[in-house]
Amino acid sequence: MKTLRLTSNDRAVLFDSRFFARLPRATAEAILDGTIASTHEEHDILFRQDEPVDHVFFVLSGLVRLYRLGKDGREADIAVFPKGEIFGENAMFLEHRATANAQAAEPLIVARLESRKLRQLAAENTDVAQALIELLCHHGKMTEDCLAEDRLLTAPQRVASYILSHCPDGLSSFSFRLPFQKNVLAGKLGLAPEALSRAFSMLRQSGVTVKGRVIEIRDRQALEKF
Amino acid sequence: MKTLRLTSNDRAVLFDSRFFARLPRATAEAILDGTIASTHEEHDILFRQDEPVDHVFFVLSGLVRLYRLGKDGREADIAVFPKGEIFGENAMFLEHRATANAQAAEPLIVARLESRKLRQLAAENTDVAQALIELLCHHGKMTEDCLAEDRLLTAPQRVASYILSHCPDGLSSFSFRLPFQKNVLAGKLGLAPEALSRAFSMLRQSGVTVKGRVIEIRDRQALEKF
DNA sequence: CATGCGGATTGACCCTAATCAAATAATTTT
DNA sequence: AAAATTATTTGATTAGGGTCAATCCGCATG
Repeated sequence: MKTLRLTSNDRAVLFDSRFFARLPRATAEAILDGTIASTHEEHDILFRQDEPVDHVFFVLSGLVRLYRLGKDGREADIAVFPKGEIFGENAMFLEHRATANAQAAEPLIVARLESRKLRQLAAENTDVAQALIELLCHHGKMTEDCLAEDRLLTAPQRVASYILSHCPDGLSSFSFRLPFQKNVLAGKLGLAPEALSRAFSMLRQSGVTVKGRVIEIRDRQALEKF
Repeated sequence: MKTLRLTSNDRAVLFDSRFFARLPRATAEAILDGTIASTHEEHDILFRQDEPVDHVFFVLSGLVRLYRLGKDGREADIAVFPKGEIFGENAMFLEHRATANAQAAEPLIVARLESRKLRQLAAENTDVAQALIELLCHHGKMTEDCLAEDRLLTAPQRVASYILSHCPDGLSSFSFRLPFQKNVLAGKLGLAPEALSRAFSMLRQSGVTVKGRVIEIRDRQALEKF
């Protein structure tokens, strides 16, 4: 891990993000004051479950995987955060202890916001508090979605749902590139890689073609009723 | 459904709850101003997924089940709220749309806080915002726990974990009464009732005795390593 | 172009939990 | 207390995925 100063491009990315965009520029600046960035290799651990964390993280580039460990060492993914997303914010209000492990799923650069300062600002400034509230809501809903999908959908259905979530409304046929390795996608969907693979091949019969990272959909309808 | 005025006992319960306890009395009063209570029979629906909700709910007595519906009509429980807990708060920040269905799992009385007013108060008052933040964090962590357990633990392990969560530290043997029907517990743990039953009988060999709603543990150690 | 590596796929097998059906409790009603 | 419901348990069967092993593919490397 190397630490860096924020570049002006980094700042632009930050200010554009959902979290900062809603804040007055001065407030955003105040939060970022003292913030540094750090780079990590794939597989590096940013923090571990139950250990103290002193930052809230913003993904400047790369990908982070949040997961919990089972007694037997198995890993359960809680969430995956691409560029532009914030994570680790809940530790701020839980004695600064992480609720999960965070690992770079690709070469990674994150901005590290000082969590004590941010917490303090949230306690003084309703704009900041508001932004945090919406962030927490958003994350909460994501986990809820995840839990519901796990409990309601089979593997092919979860994959279909994931694909559809990338399909702009109205199009019946389109294609896109997976934003990360199938490996990671499998984890995010709560599947073993093999199961993801099989799910894809199951979906072939509904007009889904997979070539490397590129997914092509011929028939949206078919996918929806899967 | 009948609507009632809050009794003074209701107010006491409210003020004692985690959410209100941290607020200055005047602030709490302000939130409660205009709040009414409503009673519901078992199985009544309080609100449905994706429909508008204008309240945040506080359970005064009884039990609420939050769940999502699958396309096939199957239900996936997201959470269960006993007396003293708040739910429905995330809709406030998601266009006032519920993310799940809420159903009375027993005869129920809830206090209905006006969500627009509460949201407004949160926007003006950092104490209120703070209380909401902690509530959201807490709920977020619960769903996260749930997701992780689903993905990491087998049915008997989830049941063991549930039992242990009711066992005061240090005791090696104790007993308690399930706070709701096995039915509901099964849903909460993401299991079919049959699976819960089988899990219990599996745990018998680790010193767990089940008599009606009463669970007795003979050997905490054994449970922990299950 | 051959080589090697890691990710992805496929096959075989197994285990967990869902489902369906039936038998037993437990509760509530009468 | 008998009858009628409503929970819960148990048994049998099955579907869905996990795991392990082998193979394949894509891509970087020499």
